[in-house]
Amino acid sequence: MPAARQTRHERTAAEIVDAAWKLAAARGLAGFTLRDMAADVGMRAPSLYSYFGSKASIYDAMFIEGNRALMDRQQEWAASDSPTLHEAAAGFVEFCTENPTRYQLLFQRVIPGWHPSATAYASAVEVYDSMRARLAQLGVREAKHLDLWTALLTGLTDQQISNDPGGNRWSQLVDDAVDMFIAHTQGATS
Amino acid sequence: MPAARQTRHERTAAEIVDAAWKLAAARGLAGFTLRDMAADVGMRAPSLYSYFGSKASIYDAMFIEGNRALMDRQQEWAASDSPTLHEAAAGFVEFCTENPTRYQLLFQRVIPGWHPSATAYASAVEVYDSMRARLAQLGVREAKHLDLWTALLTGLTDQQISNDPGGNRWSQLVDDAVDMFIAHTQGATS
DNA sequence: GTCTATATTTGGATAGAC
DNA sequence: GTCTATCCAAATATAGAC
Repeated sequence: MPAARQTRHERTAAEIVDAAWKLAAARGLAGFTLRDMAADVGMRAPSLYSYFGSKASIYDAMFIEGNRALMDRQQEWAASDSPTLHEAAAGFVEFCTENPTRYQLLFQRVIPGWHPSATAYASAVEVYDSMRARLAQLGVREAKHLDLWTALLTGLTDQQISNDPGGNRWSQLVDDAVDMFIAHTQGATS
Repeated sequence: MPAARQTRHERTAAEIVDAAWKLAAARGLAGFTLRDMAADVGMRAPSLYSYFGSKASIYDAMFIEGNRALMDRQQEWAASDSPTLHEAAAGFVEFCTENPTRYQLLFQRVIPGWHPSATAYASAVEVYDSMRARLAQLGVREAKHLDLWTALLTGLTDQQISNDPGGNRWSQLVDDAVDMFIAHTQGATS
């Protein structure tokens, strides 16, 4: 099997995961079935088992893909000429709010009975470590400040998604919130 | 039927709701069944239908009870000699983190297919209006500051519940976060 | 009001032919 | 690899006796 290009099998597996994302966005992460996914890719439910061993393993694939996307996004921000805390914050909140379903999968536990497998969870740890290193470069080094930072951004994100989906009532407050954060922490971190 | 005291029927209904809370805490809001609840109160599943028309209506009862508890708590804080923003914040985060299941029921939408009924939702609106009035008394009057306030508190709560359940890694930051908030908003609100 | 028995639906997963 | 057919389990809800 050539490693360089995607095999047919891998392409089909990716199609199934795409269908899962689409259905999750429409009906919620726990609101679709194997039959639904199969129908979306023109198959019957049992055929999915040629690609995934269980429904949980499909969630795993989505979880890994979501973390991969966040890692990619972070690297885009890092490539900016002079990355700032404001950009990092706006980027994170945008990443989360542009796909609330993905946010729920990555950061909340809303699927009854499902938890990411060990290998899937490792992808989340990788992302967090990368984010921590990046924040350190931008001057946020104290553990408490990092915790306050994550609380501030996830709080804005949660409110935005829960109470104004599709709008910008809370996401528009990101710059203001970062100003507040900087004013509060600069004496201790810079 | 005497209105003053609780009837036997009402007591049994309350027992069922208590069992639901207990099971939700142990297995998640969507992780228990009518059979489980019934067993917990020494009944069989069909008997619950003498008290509630559906499982959804039991969630409704829990939702209303949770909002009732939050309203009661707010009134306790208001009775303080000189209520402060710090006390309001600490009280809210404590209320949420002392019962993560209740927080999820009241503020997130984690039960597939369930939404609070119109009458249940009204209890949530009542609580929010009360909180808004109270915050106004404490000097938080601008809409944007109120939104920032809710984001800050729910962010700390979410992080605490999701990433350090039972601990105080984020809840200990409440005072610090309120200081930050006050420093940022006092020029505009006081 | 509570029970047993059962209807009904749903959905994950498997067997085996092709 | 995909299908049809089916299993199996779970869970809400209803019927009707007591």
